[in-house]
Amino acid sequence: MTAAAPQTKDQRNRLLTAAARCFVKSGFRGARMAQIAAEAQMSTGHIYHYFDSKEQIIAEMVRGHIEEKESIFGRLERAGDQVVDLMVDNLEESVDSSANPFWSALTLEMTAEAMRNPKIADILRTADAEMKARLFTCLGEGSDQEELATRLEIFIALIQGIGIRNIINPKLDLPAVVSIVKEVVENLFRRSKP
Amino acid sequence: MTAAAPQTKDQRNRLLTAAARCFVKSGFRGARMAQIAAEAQMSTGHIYHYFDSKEQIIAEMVRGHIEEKESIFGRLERAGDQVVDLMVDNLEESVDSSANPFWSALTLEMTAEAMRNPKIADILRTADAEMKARLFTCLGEGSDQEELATRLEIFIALIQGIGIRNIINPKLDLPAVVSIVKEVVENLFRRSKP
Amino acid sequence: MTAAAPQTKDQRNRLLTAAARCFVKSGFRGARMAQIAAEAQMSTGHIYHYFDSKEQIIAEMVRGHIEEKESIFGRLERAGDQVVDLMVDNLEESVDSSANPFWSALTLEMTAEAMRNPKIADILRTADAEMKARLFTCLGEGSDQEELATRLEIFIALIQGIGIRNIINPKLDLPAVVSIVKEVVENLFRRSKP
Amino acid sequence: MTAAAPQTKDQRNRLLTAAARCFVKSGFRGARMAQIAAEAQMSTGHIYHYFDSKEQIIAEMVRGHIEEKESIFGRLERAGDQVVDLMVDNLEESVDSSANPFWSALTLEMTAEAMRNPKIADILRTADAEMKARLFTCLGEGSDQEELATRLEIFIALIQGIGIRNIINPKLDLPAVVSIVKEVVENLFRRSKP
DNA sequence: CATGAATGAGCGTTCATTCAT
DNA sequence: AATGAATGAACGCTCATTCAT
Repeated sequence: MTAAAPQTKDQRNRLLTAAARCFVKSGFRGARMAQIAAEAQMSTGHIYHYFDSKEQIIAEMVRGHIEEKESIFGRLERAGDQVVDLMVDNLEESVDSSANPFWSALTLEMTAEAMRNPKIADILRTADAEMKARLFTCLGEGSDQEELATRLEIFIALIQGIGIRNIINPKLDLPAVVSIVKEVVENLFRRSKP
Repeated sequence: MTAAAPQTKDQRNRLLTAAARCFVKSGFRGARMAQIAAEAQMSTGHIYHYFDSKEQIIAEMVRGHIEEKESIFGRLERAGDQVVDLMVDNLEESVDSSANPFWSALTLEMTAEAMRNPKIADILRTADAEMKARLFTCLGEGSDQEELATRLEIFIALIQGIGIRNIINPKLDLPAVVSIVKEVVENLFRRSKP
Repeated sequence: MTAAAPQTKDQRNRLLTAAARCFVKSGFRGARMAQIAAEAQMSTGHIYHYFDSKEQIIAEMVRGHIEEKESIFGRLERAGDQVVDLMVDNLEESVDSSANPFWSALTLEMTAEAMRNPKIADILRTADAEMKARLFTCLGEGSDQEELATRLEIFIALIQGIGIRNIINPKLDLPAVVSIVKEVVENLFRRSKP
Repeated sequence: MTAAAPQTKDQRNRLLTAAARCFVKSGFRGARMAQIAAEAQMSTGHIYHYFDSKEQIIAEMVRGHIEEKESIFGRLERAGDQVVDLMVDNLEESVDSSANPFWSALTLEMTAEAMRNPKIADILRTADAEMKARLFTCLGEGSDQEELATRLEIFIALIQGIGIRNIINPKLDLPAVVSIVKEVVENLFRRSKP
């Protein structure tokens, strides 16, 4: 029985993955349910056994997407006072991931959707607030948390901004970008070392 | 006479402004012609006396939007060897403008649309390439233009990224952001001073 | 004053001629008021000083068109007992005129419109009945008017049918057609001559 | 099983039949998709599961209509040297069919549409050329094919012309027409009998 | 008399969603 | 669980008609 009937969770994930591909190709509004169904090799109507509406698919996909990002913050959380080193060491990966058209397109869609869809805005903001709260608990006593928060915002802005630049200018020389960004990050966070 | 017959150009601008408001509210795809017409206090059909299609409105609005940005690059162009000073001095204005939800939302829409609409992508990329070409002609002899280009990309990425962050986290402390970004920009461009 | 202000009748005729050209190009339904106005070198709105509606233009154009045809019947009427000779002699002209794409197209439009627009059907049928009535008063006493009517119907059907054939097969060899049609007409009407 | 799932082909035919009725009532341009849908007892949107566009419906209906006509030519083709006899024998049927307001209206619409829609013109002309080509291969050795072609054109023109006359003058006495047309056809084709 | 900007109902078409099977 | 035929509201766009000038 377990083998015969596909697991609800598997099907949902298959759908979510298919939807992400369609959203990148056509945007949240532009992606058609039929297109998502075809991508997931499923009939259109059957989607509604797993999701109530297109909006729910969007919401869950957004949630899933930021959970992945959360894992990056999780690693930072566990790095203790070597947070900065970890950030610098991971920069290549961070920039590459952010510049991956797939992820940057999704981030773009999500943010744009958040501007007009309060549900999506909530998901994004809640996740964002939680991530920062967690960083605050583990980050340096003795340092100005307000300022640290701002510096982190700038760091995130930079990484996401590079993803967007890469869409407009796909010739962007990523390795060159990474080496300069390392410099920036050092200057951003490594202020008080003797 | 001037009051009697509405000028074609005025009407087009009225429409473009109304469209921009609707695009920010609902996105390029989500904004309805009827909504734009209502916002411009005009009948739906009458829009088509001024524009051939919704797509043309989007394209012209995008063009107009980047022309405004071009003026910033124009100022840098005219700054001669004080480019960096000008950039730092203007940072407050740049960040505020980029963080204005209206403009950052439009930038977001434009970039997202460029991902799926080759016409919009063309407009964006052509303008982008031209702006950078102009900077290259006026910027530092004796400096590595390739690296300068990369540093500029990072600068633009940062400014745009802050705009996006401001959407997700509207509580962003912009003055604090500006003071730290000034530091980053100094470090990005003021390398060779003795 | 008479010279300064264009005569209403002239304007109407200009409009009617322009409309006919548009109707041939695009059909009654397909022709746009703006197209007719442009063809008549007049503003769209000004049409409504001369005609109440598009339908009225169609109706008057149909009326004018069949009045021209009526003149052919008029000539037959005046031909006395040489009707058949006149018909045969005029065949070349009749066929050429009927095969003129301009006129055959208009006839087509008119008949098609008559199928769904009772007003047009009335105009067509009234004119038709009148023409036949006039022929009856001048045509052969001593001949079976019922049968003559049928033969005339067949004659008209043939001439109009050739016009339509010429649309579908524009390579139609009209001179060859004329010579055979002469034969047919002789056989249709010249039965009882000794 | 057969009753449960409606066959695509059945639905298409249902739609085509409904469309034909609407086209006769309102013309190709005048018929509304909603009207066709109602006539086929189907929702508007569902039409688009079977046809890509209104134009495709028109094209397929035209094709189907001339295929039926082709069958008449097929019978003539198989009649060998008794073509003329068959034509005369079938005249009653031919005239009745041509005078059927439904078919003559469709023919009218088709021809009118061919004047402005190249696709429809192509369908009509291709079918026409093919039918004549087939007749040429089976018709009289020893006869002048050029002239025969012209006589056939005249025959077709006459039959179609009668259909149109019947629209303008529905009181047409068809039996009387048939008997005279028989005479015409005999004279048209039965020239060389000893 | 003349203009053309302005209107808005209505068109062909699309697509998220439902439901009989 | 799974299908895909079916729905119908809503979209972008058109165009006959009106009206201020």
